[in-house]
Amino acid sequence: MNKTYNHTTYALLGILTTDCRTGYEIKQLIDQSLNHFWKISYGQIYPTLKKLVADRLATVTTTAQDGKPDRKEYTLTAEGKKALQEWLEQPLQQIPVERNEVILKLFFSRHQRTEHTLALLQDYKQKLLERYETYQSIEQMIKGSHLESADANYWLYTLDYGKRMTKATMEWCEVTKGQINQEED
Amino acid sequence: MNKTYNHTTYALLGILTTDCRTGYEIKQLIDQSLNHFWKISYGQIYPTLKKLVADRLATVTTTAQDGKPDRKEYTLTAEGKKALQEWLEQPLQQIPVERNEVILKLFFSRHQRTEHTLALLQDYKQKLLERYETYQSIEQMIKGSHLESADANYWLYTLDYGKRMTKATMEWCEVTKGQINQEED
DNA sequence: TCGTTCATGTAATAGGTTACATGATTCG
DNA sequence: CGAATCATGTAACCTATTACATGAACGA
Repeated sequence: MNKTYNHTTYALLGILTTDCRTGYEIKQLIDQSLNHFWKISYGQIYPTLKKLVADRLATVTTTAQDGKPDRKEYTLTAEGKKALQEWLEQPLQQIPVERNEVILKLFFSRHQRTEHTLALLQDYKQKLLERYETYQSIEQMIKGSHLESADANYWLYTLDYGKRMTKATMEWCEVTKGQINQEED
Repeated sequence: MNKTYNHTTYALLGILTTDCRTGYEIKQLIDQSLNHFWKISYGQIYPTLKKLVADRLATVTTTAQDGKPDRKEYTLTAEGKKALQEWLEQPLQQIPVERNEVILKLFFSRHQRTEHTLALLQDYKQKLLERYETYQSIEQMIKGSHLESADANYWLYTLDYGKRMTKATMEWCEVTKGQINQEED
């Protein structure tokens, strides 16, 4: 009998268990704390929040504010919490394919000058390094100031995932550059 | 003045440099050789091939076959090759966010029984292991029989990427399970 | 006979981004 | 004085999946 929803809906249900209450706050949390494995745009957030209310998974409280638009605070209902629970309990059906533009380019790089391919990999590695450093500073922030938060450990696990993926990809870039150089001889 | 296209279009341009000529063959190549970093459905392939011809990036040759539908072979034009080249030369604008459902669930797993979270990670690790073994057998096949192909080295680099990502993720699963177990005490 | 392979394609739907509109406040 | 932050939302568009339709040949 229970409807199933898309990932975006479950992401919002999950975020509403933290102290984010409005569409704006949700967007901020995602951009700051989930950006290494999730993203979402306002064009999805606001319609999805409306739908949560229509399906009784959440309730809204509208507060008038002068100057600003009404502030709409969303709160999970028991039904909403249950829907989240059920989704959390379901194992992954299948590992989704992550589309990777760099790998796609590399796949066709026989038709490319070697130096261009090397530059592609070098540039990718550089961007990954910046990302890695961002993760490390976020980690320090959480470890420093957020230890009181009940979510903190889980946040750190996901951050660790981001760091490991980034690091493994950088290593692959380096190894592959080496192999391409050898080929050239 | 040059149009830009979406990734799917460039993927098709790239594949047309191999000896895949029809929509059907393209789909097969993707499912067999690019499935660790790319996928595509017929619903995209056929309309995109049409568009390639409309934009003069490719030409079609239609061969009547009795019983079967006409076989349509696509060939890149000089313009098509140029478009592919230009895309290959462009560095990545920004690392895209890969949405990962398991990580999303873990992020909210404070609201979940510990054993369920452990089961989620265990199940994920198991699926990753199967994938890893698939990659290894593909690698053996390429190393054994496809060494004559000029593309083979590049295929192996992308496979190596898939293997490294899979392995790093399995390691992360194991480490995280250990940390969650420690927390429980 | 039934499932798979070959081989094309479309229509409906879902999922997601971007650009736009509005408008006050606060900080440099 | 201009940019950023707070705060909402919609419409147009792009991207992608799924289900469907057609139909012959071939092997188990």
